Amino acid sequence: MTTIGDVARRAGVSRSTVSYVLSGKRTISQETRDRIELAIRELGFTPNAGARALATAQTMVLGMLLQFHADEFAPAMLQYVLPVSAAARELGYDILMVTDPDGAAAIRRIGASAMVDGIVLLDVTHQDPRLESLRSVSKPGVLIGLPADTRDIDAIDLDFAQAARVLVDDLHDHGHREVTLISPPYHVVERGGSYVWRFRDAAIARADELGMRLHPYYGESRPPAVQTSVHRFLDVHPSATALIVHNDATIAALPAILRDRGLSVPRDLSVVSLYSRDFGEEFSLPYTAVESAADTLGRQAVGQLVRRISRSPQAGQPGVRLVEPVLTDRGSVRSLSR
Amino acid sequence: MTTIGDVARRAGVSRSTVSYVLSGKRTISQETRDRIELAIRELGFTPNAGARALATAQTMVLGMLLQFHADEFAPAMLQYVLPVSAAARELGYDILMVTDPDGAAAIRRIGASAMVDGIVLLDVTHQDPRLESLRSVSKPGVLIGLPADTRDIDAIDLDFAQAARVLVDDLHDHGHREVTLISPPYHVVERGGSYVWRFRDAAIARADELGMRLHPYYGESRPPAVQTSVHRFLDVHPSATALIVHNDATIAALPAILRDRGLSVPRDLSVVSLYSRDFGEEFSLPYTAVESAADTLGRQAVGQLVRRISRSPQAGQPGVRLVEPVLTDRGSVRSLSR
DNA sequence: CTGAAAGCGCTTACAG
DNA sequence: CTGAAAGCGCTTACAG
Repeated sequence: MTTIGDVARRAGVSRSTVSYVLSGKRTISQETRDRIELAIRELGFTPNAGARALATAQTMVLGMLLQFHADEFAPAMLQYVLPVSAAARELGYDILMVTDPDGAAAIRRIGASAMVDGIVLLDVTHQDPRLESLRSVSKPGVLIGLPADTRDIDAIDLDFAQAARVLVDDLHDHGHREVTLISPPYHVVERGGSYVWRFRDAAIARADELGMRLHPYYGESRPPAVQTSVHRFLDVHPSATALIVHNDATIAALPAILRDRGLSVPRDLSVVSLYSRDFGEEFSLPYTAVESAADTLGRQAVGQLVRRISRSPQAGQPGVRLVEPVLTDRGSVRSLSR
Repeated sequence: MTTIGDVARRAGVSRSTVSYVLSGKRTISQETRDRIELAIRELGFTPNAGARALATAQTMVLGMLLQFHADEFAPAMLQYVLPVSAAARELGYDILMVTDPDGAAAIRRIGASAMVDGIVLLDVTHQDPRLESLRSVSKPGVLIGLPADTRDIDAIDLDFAQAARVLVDDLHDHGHREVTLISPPYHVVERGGSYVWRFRDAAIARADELGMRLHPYYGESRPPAVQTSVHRFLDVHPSATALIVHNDATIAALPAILRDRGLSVPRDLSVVSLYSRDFGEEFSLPYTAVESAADTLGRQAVGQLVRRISRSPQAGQPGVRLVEPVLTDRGSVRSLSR
């Protein structure tokens, strides 16, 4: 392995001068700089990351904590991974990906051993045991998702309540007065996925305000239960004119289900949904939807974390940032004449 | 941050003694050990990973290089991520996840700066530009997937040719003499996904040996093209009695497609496939299949890499290991009386 | 504009 | 059974 000393010797300068050429923190004469840069190229020198980390107390690595829930539609998680990683690289950071079943212990481990400069927590739940761990370790962190206790931490998430209102309003504007809501499976609620009830409660409240009838259900996450459940919801409420689908497995299966029933959208049934843009493209979903942008959330989370790490004044006070939902109209809502 | 010096002072010993308690490389008197362990607990000491890496020239981190192909069914990639990460942790390693678009440059970066002890390459293509980069960097590597040039490197993959033979044989044994094969989309071939033609060529050759007619096609990866293509294949060969599906998007959509056509499996059509166990479970696929075990491949890859890193004699000569496919019979093949 | 030296927090031969 | 010291490869105040 070639070190900064090898480069210095070859260029006939001191190690510190080489270091300053690398960092640009000092003005170096053009001539000296040229010699050093040549030596670096000839020797193929790259600074040792561990040594640099030790000297600067900065690793330029971010920890990313994933949790895999067997019951979850797998791509959901993946949507954040790439944006987080890409955003980190653009800011000069690498990603240490941690999938330990015990996330709280993992945070202590990578935090206390100074393997990372900051930590991104994905898929945060209402009572997330990783939070206490994050607070105990003296490393900045950022959450994607909303826990119960957000004191003194940066968290970012889609505004699911607002998303629900946007969709209910859209249906109401088009004259719909009786609709069915399909939420994620109930066990997602049980393990603390707050986005489920944030969306659901807001939808119920808004429908109530507007004098609409709304039938709320928890859906399923796998075939064939997904199919069965949708058929049941449709059978039970033949007079509902629209479906609000907040359930990836359901919305992906919906085109086939409706075809089976001979239903055409929006002629026979209106459909609005909430899903991520990537997901909609993957399954070519033709529905009016609030699109959650995992890439926006991921990028913003990393941006905030890096500001926090560098103690940038732009980081502001730690707190929750809810991203405004955006409705994309794909014509899947029929205007009802009354 | 508390250091080994703090612990030493508190326990009234030298830093080296603390270090030896940590590593267990020296016999320490019970009494001294107790004092030190108490001090470690009281101070909440965890060794600084960077300092340790510098002193030992070992980071205990493995690089994992992912490539995201926009055209690929996303979960395919994810299946390896978790097993690789889990296997690494069991062996004491963390995972640096690298998703840079330019994988070759990323390998040079993390290799030359000694951020990792070894590198796992996922989704290796026939002419993978990352290979040269891996060879140039003096770090052990392991490939998941099979490139054209496998000199002096460890690679592991499913034996796709054998998988094809197993499936063709199974159909032949049941009396099938005319079958249709649906491979992944052609652009996967174009970007060097050798598993496509390893499976396809072997299927064609075996069918030929056995005197079967086999109609080979490249399928699609997204709806609605997936649906359209399958309908076409079925229309064109009404006398084919079985389908061999080597295409995730197709097999996931197949139950709905066959229902649309009023075809029942295996009464009207026999179906065999190749997919990963996870994938089959996710979509509750009811087909006889060769199951690729991403977790086995991932774990074996990491195991081999770590043996290579530690220069274990058990690592053997660098080379290719093909994992034997396993057929799981789910009764989707009809026995044809002749 | 440049260099010599201290220091980051560990590990491990060398001594006793 | 334990300690003092060198060394890993950087960065950066301190000097000139």
